[in-house]
Amino acid sequence: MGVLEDPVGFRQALVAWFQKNGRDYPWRRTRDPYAVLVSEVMLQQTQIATVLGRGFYARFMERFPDVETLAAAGDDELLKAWEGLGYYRRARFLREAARAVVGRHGGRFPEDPEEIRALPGVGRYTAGAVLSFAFDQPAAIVDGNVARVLSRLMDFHEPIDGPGLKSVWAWAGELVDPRHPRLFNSGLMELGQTCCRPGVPDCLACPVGKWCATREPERLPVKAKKVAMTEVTEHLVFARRGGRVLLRKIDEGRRAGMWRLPEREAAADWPELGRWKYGITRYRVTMVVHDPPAPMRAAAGEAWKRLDEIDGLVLPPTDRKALGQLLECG
DNA sequence: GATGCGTGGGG
DNA sequence: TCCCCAAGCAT
Repeated sequence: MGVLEDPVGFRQALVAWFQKNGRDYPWRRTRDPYAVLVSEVMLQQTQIATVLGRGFYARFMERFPDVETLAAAGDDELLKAWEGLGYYRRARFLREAARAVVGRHGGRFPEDPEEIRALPGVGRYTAGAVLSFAFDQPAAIVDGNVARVLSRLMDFHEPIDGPGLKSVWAWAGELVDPRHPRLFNSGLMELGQTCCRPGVPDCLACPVGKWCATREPERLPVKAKKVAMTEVTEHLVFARRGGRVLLRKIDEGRRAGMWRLPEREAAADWPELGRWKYGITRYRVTMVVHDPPAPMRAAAGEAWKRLDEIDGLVLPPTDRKALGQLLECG
């Protein structure tokens, strides 16, 4: 039987399974919409193991326990709390959202779908997540997990990273349990993490297998896009002077506010101290660090930083790693 | 609708 | 080593 012919049975099975098997995350213990929003924004394109295991969520909530605190946060402390999580503009949007709640809604988190959706950094998924997880309203959600689960359930072979995503949203809207939206949506995501994993799923353990239409789950979901990677090399310098290291504060773009080893075009010809690779969006970057042959002079935006200051600065993980190794060596 | 935005874990 | 991709959003 298809799931659309028996949504009630499907909901009951999924909710019952989730109540028994659902994992205990901090954001599942709270009904505070702010706490839910923080978790959802952190989890955008970011694995639970990172957010939870490396302590980002707990630290952030301790530092910024409510919208007022976050609304008042400064750039440096905000970015420092986000260091290592990536997609740094999420942090700025989150603070903007907190400011909107304080300013536009008098400090009371909105419950209206349109008003939630209008918060900075809140898209269709995140709005549905806050509505269902915090307020237990029957809003649909579609993230990577749900898209995969529903593609398989419906044996849907259109790419989910194109117009086909509309169908997935429509199914998510039809299926969401009007009686237990929070448990249902949580169950759908939990299912995607555990049984209905990417690649080869564990169909034997699936609580809703009797409603699943596909016979080739390992081929679903279909994705169309493939991004071409561009190779890039950047030449940075490791300059020391009296126990200090020359760093540059980035003033614009994706890493605005972060400190890096300074870049010099001429450095390509200087002796090499080491190289590290990292990926950033569609770029595959080789970061080459050089030893300046002559004393360096701080250019605009650059400063000599004491070693004990560097821990408190915000650095991209690659720069921090490289700097750590360079300081160890010499 | 396509593109830009991070990072780390796992196959 | 390399590739994939993970609780998306804004422009």
